[in-house]
Amino acid sequence: MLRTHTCGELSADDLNADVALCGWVDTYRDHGGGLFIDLRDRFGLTQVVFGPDTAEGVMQLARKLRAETVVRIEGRVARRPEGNENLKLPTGAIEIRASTMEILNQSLTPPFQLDATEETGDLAGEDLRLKYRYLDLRRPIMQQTMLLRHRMIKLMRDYFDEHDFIDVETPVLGRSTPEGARDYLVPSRVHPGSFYALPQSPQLYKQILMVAGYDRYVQVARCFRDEDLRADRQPEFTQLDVEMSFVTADDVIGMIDGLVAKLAKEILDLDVPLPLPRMTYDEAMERYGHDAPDLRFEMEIVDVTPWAGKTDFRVFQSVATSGGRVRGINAKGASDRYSRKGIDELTEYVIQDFGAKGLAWFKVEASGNLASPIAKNFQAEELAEVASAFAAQPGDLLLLVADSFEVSSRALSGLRVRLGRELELYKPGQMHFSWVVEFPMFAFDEAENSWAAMHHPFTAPRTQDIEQLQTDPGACRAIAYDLVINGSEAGGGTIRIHDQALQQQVFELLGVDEKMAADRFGFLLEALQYGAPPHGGIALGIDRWVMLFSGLENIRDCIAFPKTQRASDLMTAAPGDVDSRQLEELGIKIRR
RNA sequence: GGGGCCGUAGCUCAAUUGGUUAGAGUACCGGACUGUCGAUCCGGUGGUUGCGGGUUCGAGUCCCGUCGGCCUCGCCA
Repeated sequence: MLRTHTCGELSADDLNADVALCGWVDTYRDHGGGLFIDLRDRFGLTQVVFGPDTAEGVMQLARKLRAETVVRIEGRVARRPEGNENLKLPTGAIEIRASTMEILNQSLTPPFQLDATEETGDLAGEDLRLKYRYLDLRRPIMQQTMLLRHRMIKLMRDYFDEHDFIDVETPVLGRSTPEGARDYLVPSRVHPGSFYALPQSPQLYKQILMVAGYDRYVQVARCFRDEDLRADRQPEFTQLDVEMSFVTADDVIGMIDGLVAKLAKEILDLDVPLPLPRMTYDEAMERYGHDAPDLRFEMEIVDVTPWAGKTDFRVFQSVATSGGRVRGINAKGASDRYSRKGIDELTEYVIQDFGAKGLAWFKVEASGNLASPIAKNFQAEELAEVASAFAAQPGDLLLLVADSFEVSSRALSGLRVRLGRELELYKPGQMHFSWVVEFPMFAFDEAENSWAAMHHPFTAPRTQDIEQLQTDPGACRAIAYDLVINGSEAGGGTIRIHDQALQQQVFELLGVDEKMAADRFGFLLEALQYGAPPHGGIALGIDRWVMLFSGLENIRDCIAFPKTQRASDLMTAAPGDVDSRQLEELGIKIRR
């Protein structure tokens, strides 16, 4: 080793030790006669002093130091003079009196300053940081996040190891499947015109492993989906993939409950009571308008459709009597927080983003009266009735959407999340874990005029719903469960179909005919006939877990080398052109 | 595919209603300084206002297009 210690470990216990440190020059402070540098490595900062005792040659070299120069320093650990300790640094009681110094490597002047932070408002733009990701990753906050990620994955692996899971790797080059997200395709050279697909998840392989008798499988698996990106969505992401044999949904959920509690304790020092709360999908949609509700705060949706149907207010009445819903939320005490202009913004929001036709609102005055431009359309007793439905108190702001169940759900859920944030209805660092269960098996795809699997086509229906597969697919509920953290889907899984006939039946319903099923999933259907055990599992979004556990607001900050919103890597400039010879070998012609 | 925000010095930002020579902090370069820790002080370099076009006597500012980044709806089993 070129060093005896890291830059984070020396303290007053090491006084007078002769040490060698290596690292990057974080900052330098040249006082003429004396010169200080903060030497940085992954482990911390240590102050190095060059003074009157320093040899002239070393002093001259030290004056050349600039940010990010890589040096090796030998010296003696000394206590800092009384009153000059730096309480902000773990190493702040001591400093290194440098005797020799070697410049291991120079650095160009960095294109942005690494000591900038989000807090001081001078942090370089994200595009620049992504282009020079190796510099960005030197910043302490980034290193802390990568370390946290490492610790979380280590805890996950240890946890599943302790519970008899075995880690099995599955292929990245696989077969394109018809359902689900767009695939990333990889052309085959040996089979011109044929393509591999990168896995959207190792779903089929892990089921096959259950058939193979591996009983409990776990993998930290890279997954790929060629869909548009979001703040919490990357085209390439990492799942903690799990599958278990001879289990019920409760067994899988219980296993993950234990993992949640362990990580919350170890990472956040939080005691999470188990079992985690559960609610059904239908309940989540009714009460929160979303299948992954943020339960850090209340603000439940109130349905006043029957009331609306009785009123003479045309907008409400027509929706209520034609199968739609009139629902709303009560933003408690928020009446003063939203001016007419503020409410206009909320209105614009639900119209633009969720296709609502408008937003009705009432401000609850001190007298208890409801003030609103539409108030004149209602009888006094009607207003009193709706106020009571929302348990309205003076100062509250009621926001109502009249629309289909779907639109009102989306709009009110969006409003709820936005208000929760704007009104600070939860504290930074507050965490809420819960399950949403019993998802519908199928969603009707209007565009395709057919049923589509809500989760994936291998999901088992609840036993009591099997008969309805034929009669009323929309009413079938799946043995499915999503883990929700702070309003984010942090994982999802199902009990799988282990019966070939039932699987065949589901494929038929999804419009996957026998020939296509045999072609794409033949191996699975065949495997199910060779003694497949009942099995089920779950996949957790590791990037999102890291994001949520570290309180970060975007997933790119949790990934060492992420892609931009247009799925580019600004550092490597991927995706890029390829040699025409490569294309020829693959039998590919580019159409421009 | 749709909606929105943004792009000015290496970096972070400012620039009145469209008005004269586009500024500040920081970084960088030079100098001073023995206890700093966002060191301080003095001086200096640094600009095709993303790119292309248009309107105008005049465009960083207005319009159109385009490229890039971010947020979002759709999409994401």
